[in-house]
Amino acid sequence: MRKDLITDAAIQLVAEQGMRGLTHRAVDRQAGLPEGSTSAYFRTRKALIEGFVERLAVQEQQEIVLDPDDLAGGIARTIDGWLVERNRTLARYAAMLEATHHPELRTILAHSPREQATALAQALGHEDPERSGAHITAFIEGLLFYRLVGGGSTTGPAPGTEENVRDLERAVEKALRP
Amino acid sequence: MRKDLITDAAIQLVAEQGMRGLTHRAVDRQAGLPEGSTSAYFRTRKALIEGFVERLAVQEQQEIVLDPDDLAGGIARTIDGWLVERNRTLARYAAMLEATHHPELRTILAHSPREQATALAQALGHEDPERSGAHITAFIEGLLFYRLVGGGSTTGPAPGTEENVRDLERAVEKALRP
DNA sequence: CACCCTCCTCTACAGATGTAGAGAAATCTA
DNA sequence: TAGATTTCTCTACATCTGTAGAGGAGGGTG
Repeated sequence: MRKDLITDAAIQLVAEQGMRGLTHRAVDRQAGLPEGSTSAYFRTRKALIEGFVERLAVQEQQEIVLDPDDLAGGIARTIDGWLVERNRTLARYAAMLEATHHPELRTILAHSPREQATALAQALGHEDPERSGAHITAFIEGLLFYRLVGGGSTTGPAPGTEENVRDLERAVEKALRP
Repeated sequence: MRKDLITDAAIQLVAEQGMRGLTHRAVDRQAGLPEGSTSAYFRTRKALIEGFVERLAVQEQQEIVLDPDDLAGGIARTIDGWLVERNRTLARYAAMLEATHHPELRTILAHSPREQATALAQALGHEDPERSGAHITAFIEGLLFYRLVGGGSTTGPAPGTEENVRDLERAVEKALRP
């Protein structure tokens, strides 16, 4: 579908050049489509942004299946996967920042691993599951961000390697402890 | 100094509208200066970006004085401070994302709480201080980001309140545990 | 005073950008 | 097959953006 081609190109662009690189014509070029195509599908820039963020949301629908016997491992592998899909994750962070002054995006991004995290904290016997769930979520976000664009992006083990997964797993284990 | 006036306006703009809002003329307007001023001080956009990022770095120079008797409390108060200075922190995140495809910024942002975190982990008796330091840093980053733009920005206690500091402190304590 | 130098304001311009609509091409329907 | 409808391509245009330079204001120095 042409629309997906366009939104995928938009994601790529945003990851590589930031929100500023996202223009109708740049998307046309990136997607290898004739000039005007993007503009026909997304008349306004706002629509274009919402379009690519929606696509992001769709693409990340599937994930985070947790094996109760290997919680930390599963989470670590998920984080590692996000690091491997670097561009998608970068685009998502750009979108989150954008959502700050573009509230419509917040709904689309909602993402909401909150209940999942709360349930997890409860299962692990934390006293205040709601709060602990939030802390766990924050920690996982932080691990991801730190490795993606923070200090850890130049120092840590390479994404996609077993070593990285093990390192992440150790960190996640600590975060999951009651 | 006029230059600081300009870079401060730039920070404000980036926080409110994202990197895309950062144009020479918009900075002129924001700063209440005649058109052309920003362009005179920062001829290229790249220079303008580096300028405001440098200003960010200067403004955050003072930070993180740790009282050994109240480590978690000190860190929690620091994080809370960053949340209160919302715009500055938002601009810093925008800059970090920008640094992904603009490596010169990385040097300016370097920020490097790495050694500090490693030393901290060592003092707390972690087995692998380097790794633990990285994890602690990641956790703190995550807590901040989560509260600033993530799910926690709509749910958590309000920044600048004692309740928030206490909540953060509890999270930090957990992160500091060996 | 005349001179110079720095700081600032204004104007210019080529190119990019958002947005719109006219019409061609492809696809569907009967 | 003929007509209707959707999908796409092209072109247009007002506005914004990056960048440059000409020249004025003002202040200090001799």
